[in-house]
Amino acid sequence: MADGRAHAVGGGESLLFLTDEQLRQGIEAMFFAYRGFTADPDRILDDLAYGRAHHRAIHFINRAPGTTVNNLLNLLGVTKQSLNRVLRTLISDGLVQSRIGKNDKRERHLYLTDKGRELEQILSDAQRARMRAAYREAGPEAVAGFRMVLEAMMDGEMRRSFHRLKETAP
Amino acid sequence: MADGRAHAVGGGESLLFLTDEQLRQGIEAMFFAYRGFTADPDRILDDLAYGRAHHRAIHFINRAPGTTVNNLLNLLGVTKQSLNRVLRTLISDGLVQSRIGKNDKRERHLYLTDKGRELEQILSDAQRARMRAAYREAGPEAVAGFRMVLEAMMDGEMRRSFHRLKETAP
DNA sequence: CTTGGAATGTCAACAAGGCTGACTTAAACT
DNA sequence: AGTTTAAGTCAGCCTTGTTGACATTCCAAG
Repeated sequence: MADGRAHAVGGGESLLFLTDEQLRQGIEAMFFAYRGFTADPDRILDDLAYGRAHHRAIHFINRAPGTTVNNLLNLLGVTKQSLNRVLRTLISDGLVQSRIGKNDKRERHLYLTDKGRELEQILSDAQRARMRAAYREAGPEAVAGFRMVLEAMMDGEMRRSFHRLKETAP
Repeated sequence: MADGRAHAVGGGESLLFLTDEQLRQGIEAMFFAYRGFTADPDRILDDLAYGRAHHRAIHFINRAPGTTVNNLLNLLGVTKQSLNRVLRTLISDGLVQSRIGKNDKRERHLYLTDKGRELEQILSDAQRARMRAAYREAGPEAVAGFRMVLEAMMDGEMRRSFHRLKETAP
């Protein structure tokens, strides 16, 4: 918890004394927490013969309906071949619909079907439940700090994606 | 389950309104941040024909020298067969040494060699640098909150491992 | 003491999901 | 008309997860 060994110095601005040991604990916390973060959806996906890759695709299609394949590629940070494998199964299983672009007919716009939205709901309910529990346990100020550190940890490119997503669905 | 309504947080002056949208942003932040978190070590490992699994093994062997394979298994949360493959290459490359247990000869105790410690240093330097930068940018209070939320997100089992590690190397 | 079961570690084989490279198709741009 | 771009496909590779089968070692009950 909050013994954090991060000391404010002086009245105004503060210095952070960051020993290697403290940073290492942050690293380990990140590792263990991410395991928890993915554990619940993973269990659900296992029973459906889907994997984490399917979850991520479903998540972002739901988040940005009508997104193009290229756009999704950038969000996920994988190759199109990798994404395509996943997308193909989702489309043929009737969870995702791919529509040819109106303006630019080369593009494919991706949407969840009702069935896809149903699975998305189940997965994100599970993940949100854990998130909510963690947020409640830690309290509102901790949550603000959590978000700040996470954002500072992203690469610039991802940070921009992150904000773009926030704006599209406020 | 999740109706995404407001939840009161006990003891404080403030209420935590956790809409599904806010939770979803937390989820996405976690996803993007984890990518950043692993990006630097991944680049280094690529050049050495190692992967993230090798990094994790090296990290925890460094952290808990003399740990047994079984112990490491629990920390990493993979099967012994999976770990063994990684361990075999690390041993044959001379980064890790495996000593037969004195009391129980079934056990193998694991140690980094000088060469292993050298790589560990390079990897954790890179990862700590990003962590340090993020901590600096976010500030000490944010860091305390970050740690609290991460810990609350872990499964109980991992939380215990996390604390056990903290105690062994304070 | 012996023997059977539990713990520990190893080997083999398979699957998911990353990757690269080469190529096609269709549409858009110049 | 020729080039570029978006998307998709096929083939093949690598890492890292999984099970199953098996060897070794220890320990405790008979």
